[in-house]
Amino acid sequence: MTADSLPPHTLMIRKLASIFSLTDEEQKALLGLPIEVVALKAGQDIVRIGDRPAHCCLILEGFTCVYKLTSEGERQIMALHVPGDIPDLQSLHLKVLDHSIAPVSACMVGFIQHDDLRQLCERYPRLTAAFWRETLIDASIFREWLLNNGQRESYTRVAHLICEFRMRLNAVGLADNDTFELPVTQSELADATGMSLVHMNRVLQALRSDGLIQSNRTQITVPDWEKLKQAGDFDPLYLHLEKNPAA
Amino acid sequence: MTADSLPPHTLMIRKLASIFSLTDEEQKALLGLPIEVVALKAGQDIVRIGDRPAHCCLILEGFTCVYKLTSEGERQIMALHVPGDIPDLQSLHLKVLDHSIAPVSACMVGFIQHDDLRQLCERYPRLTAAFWRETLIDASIFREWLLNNGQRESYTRVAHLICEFRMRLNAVGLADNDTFELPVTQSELADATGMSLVHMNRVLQALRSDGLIQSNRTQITVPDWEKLKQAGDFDPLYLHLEKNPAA
DNA sequence: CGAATCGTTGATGAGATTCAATAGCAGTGG
DNA sequence: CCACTGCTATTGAATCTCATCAACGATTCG
Repeated sequence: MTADSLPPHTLMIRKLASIFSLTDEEQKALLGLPIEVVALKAGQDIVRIGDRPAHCCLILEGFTCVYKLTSEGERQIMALHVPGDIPDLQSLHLKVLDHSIAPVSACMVGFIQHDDLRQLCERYPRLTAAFWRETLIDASIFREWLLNNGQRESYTRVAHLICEFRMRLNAVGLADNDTFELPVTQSELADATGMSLVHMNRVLQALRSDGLIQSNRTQITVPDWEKLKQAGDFDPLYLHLEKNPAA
Repeated sequence: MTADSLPPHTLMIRKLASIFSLTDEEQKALLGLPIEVVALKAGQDIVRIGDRPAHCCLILEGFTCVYKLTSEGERQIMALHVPGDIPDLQSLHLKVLDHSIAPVSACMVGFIQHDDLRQLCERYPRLTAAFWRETLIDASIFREWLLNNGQRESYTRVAHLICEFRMRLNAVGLADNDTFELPVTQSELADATGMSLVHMNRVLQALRSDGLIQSNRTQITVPDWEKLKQAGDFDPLYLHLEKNPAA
């Protein structure tokens, strides 16, 4: 997907620019950000709750999840991030991390030093606004997940989640023809929706047999977008994907 | 609680200053913000999903809730805000509101124009950071609610929520001797935790009979804080209440 | 003193969890 | 190339938490 010849900043810039008009100078400044690229396997934490990181982490390839554990060891996945996202951008202003982040598939991430980001924000106040806005959209997605997990029945809930992925991957150009990679296990989907693994499996089967999705291992096809949207009670307003003219 | 002689900005400033050192000049600048004070009854929305407000709303007295409805009409309360909070600070950078806000008790709110806030932020970049940080803490609370509602059983879940209120009200000086006002109906608590009203009622009874809380109508007493904390699997890390030296 | 809202209680059933076992599909190393 | 290992997906059965329905006190307020 991400051509190797492109700089690692590409998707981040594309995403910022898609909702927030950036000047050439601002784009150039972003491209100047030093990024340390690292490859990671699923299972090893990128950062951990309680850490005080000095850098942020930009997803280049693969998916990551934000999660926490209860004292009983139950895992809740609060967010799944896709290429172009910065899952811990908040650590710029919250010293102690209140959650962990781990890859859900093998992935490439780029580390950006807080100091570099801060200097950038000082020089380009509109980039401050753009980054702030990114964290606000994250928060909006948390709210929608609260609604989804708290009030919608499991069938609708899972449909909604798939709708969200489809929209978000589309926004960064990672979904073609209503088909997209979703390298997330059923166990992870279950922990994201507050359902048991067994139940998630059965709901996915129901969605398949109703013709709302087709899926092999890591790929999902949505034959009828309107139908899935309706089944998932999905309104993309909360993703705030429309262009926002300068603040 | 809030003495009438104090300017409406008092709690907001106290809250910002408690986690973020403010210079005298910055405090003075905050005090200069024009605020339009309005009294509201429970039940009437302050702002509504889809709105494009030109101002933010500062809670002066009483509680408000952030909520959304599913297409079935089920309400999820995503957040409860207490005096000193600005529940829609995000509208500064997200034009279209993705949720509604309503008082849960009679309350006083102060409206602050976006333009005034923006000018303030331009002049005092550290205030930008402070406000940004406020929105990040909101997001952190959303994450904890996702964990709480998704993974903890109802008894623990409710205990956790009460712990959170106790800490947050303490932080703005609205809890004395482990007793505090909680003008929130059981129906609202149920919608905040994704439980049914009937079940919420029974869990509260269980908490009372276990001696973890005492409550008459709108007031809650926590006789043994450590015990409640343990029952609620509560770790205040996510509230980010410790002081953050300048960014 | 109605009217409305909130809190409480009992009975019943559905949705979801848990336990347990099996099947499928990598990747690894001999 | 194949046995071995580990992870993911699938299935069935038993159980339980929690929601729903319906009714009845209790409290507040105009």
